[in-house]
Amino acid sequence: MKIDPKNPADLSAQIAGAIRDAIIAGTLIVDERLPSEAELAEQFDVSRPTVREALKRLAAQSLIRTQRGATGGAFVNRLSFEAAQPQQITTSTLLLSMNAVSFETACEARYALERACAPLSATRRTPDHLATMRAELHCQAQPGLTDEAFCASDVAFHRALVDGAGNPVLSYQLAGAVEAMQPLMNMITFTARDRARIIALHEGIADAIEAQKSEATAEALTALEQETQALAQSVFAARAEKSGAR
Amino acid sequence: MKIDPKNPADLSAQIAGAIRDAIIAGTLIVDERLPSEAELAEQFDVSRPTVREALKRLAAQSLIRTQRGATGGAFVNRLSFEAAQPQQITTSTLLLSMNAVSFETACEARYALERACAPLSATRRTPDHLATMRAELHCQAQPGLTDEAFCASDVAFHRALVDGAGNPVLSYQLAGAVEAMQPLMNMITFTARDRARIIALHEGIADAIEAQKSEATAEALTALEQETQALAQSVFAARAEKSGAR
DNA sequence: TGCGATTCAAATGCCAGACAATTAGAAGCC
DNA sequence: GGCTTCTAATTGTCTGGCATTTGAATCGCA
Repeated sequence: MKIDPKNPADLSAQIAGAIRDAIIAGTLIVDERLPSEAELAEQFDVSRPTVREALKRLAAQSLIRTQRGATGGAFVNRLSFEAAQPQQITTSTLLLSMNAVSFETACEARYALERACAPLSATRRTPDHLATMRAELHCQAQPGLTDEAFCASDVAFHRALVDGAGNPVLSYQLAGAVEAMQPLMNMITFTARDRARIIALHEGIADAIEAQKSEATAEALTALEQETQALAQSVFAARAEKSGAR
Repeated sequence: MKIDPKNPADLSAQIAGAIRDAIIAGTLIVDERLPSEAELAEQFDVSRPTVREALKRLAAQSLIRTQRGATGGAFVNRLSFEAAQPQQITTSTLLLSMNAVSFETACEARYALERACAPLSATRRTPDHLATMRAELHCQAQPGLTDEAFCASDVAFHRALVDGAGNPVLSYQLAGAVEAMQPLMNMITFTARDRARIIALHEGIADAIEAQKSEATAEALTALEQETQALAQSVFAARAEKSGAR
C-alpha cells in the first residue's frame, strides 16, 4: 500500500486510492486508526495538505471519519446501510436527472425491482410495516394535499413495502430506485380522479400484503405500474401538444 | 448557496455540501464551470486549501472534474452510469463485508433482483448478450480454472443476463448486488461436481433466455439460487464442524 | 493516599504565501 | 497565412505556522 509511483498526476487521488484498496482488501480493519497526517505525509513523501486532500476524498465516501484532539486521527469507518443510503439516493437521483432517462425506463426498473420484493414482503412483513402503509394511504387521501406531498407519501408507502422484505440489502438497493423516481413523479400533476385510482391500487397492494398473498401483491404492483405509465404518457402527450400549438 | 454559517465544524464539508446542493437543485448545470479556487475562497471567506478540500470531496463522488491550465477549473460532471457503477460496486462490497451480512441474505437479495430482470432480458436480449453468456459458459467449463476465475466468470455471466434487459437503471442497480457477492462466493471451494451442476443450471438459464421464455428463466434462476444456497450451507457447515473439532 | 485542577502534548482544522506545471490564447515573426 | 513564442490564468503542491480540541500526565492540596 505504501507504493506510489512517480506519476505526476493527482497525488491525492493516488493516495486515496491506495488507502481505499487497503480498506477493501482488509489490510485496514474497521475502527483501526490510520497514521497521523504528518506520518502519512512522510510515508508517501508528500506534504500534509496533499495527505489531507486524500483523506477528505475518503471521508466524502464515508470510508473514514476523523477525530480531533490528543487521541484523534483518522479511523476506518464501519460503512452502515443507514449511512450509505443517502449517498445511494443522491447518486441515483443525479443519474436520472443528468442522463435523460425516460420516465418509462425508470418506472419499469422501479416496478421490476419492487415486484422482486413482493413475495418476501408478503411473507415477512411485520405489523409495523403494514401500519406504515395504512398510515400513508390515509395521508394520500387527504383532500388538500399538494402533488409533492402526495408523491412523498407514495415513496414512503413503497419503501415500507420494500422494508417489509426484511432484507437490508434489498432495502438499500431499492432505496435508490424508489426515491430517485420522486423528482420525475413530481413533474406530473395528479387530478383528484388520478389520485383516487392510485389510492385504490395502493389499497389493493396493502390488502395483498396483509393477506400474505405473494402473487396478488405482484399483480397489484403490475396494475399500478400500468396505471402510472398510462398517466405519465397522457400527461406528457398533453404537454407536448400544448407546446406544439404554442 | 453562498451562505455559510459560523458553524465551527468542518468548513470544507459545509462548502462541499453547499455546492452539491446547488448541483442537485440544478442551479449548477452540467459542464458549467465553477468559480476558480481563489474566487471560491473569497466568496466563502476561507482559504484556498479549505476550498480545495471541499472540491476534492466532490471529485471523490464524481460530481465535478478539474482541468489545469488557462481555461481550466472545476466543472460540473455529467454523472454517467459507467462512472457510477464502480463506486456502487465498492460501496456494496464494503457494506457486505463490514456488516456481517449472511451469505443467505445477500444471496436472496441478488436472486430476487435478478429474477426481476429475467422477463425483460428474455424479451429484449440481443445476440451479443447471448454470445457473452455462452462464452462465459465455455470459460466455466475449462478444467484448470481457479475458484476465483470461476466466480469471476459467474459474475460476468449474470451481468450479461442483467444487461440483456436493456435498462441502464437496472444494470446500474444490479451491478452492486451481483459484484458484491463475489468475495462471498470466493469463500466457497467448488468441487468438479459442484461446478458441473452450476454450469448445467447456467445452461438452462441461457437456453431459456435464448428461447425468450420469461417464466422458464425465472424458474431456472430459482433453481440456481437453491443450488447455491445448499452448496454454501454445506460448505459452511463442514467448516464449522472442522473448527469445532479442532 | 486520594482527588480535583492545571498543564502539556498530540493531533486535526485552518490559513498565508509561494513556486511549479500546464494550458489556451495573444502577440509577434517570417 | 502559418508558425513560434510569450503571457496570463489556473490548478497542483510545498513550507511554515497558528488555532482548537482533547485526552492524559502532573501537580497541589487536603
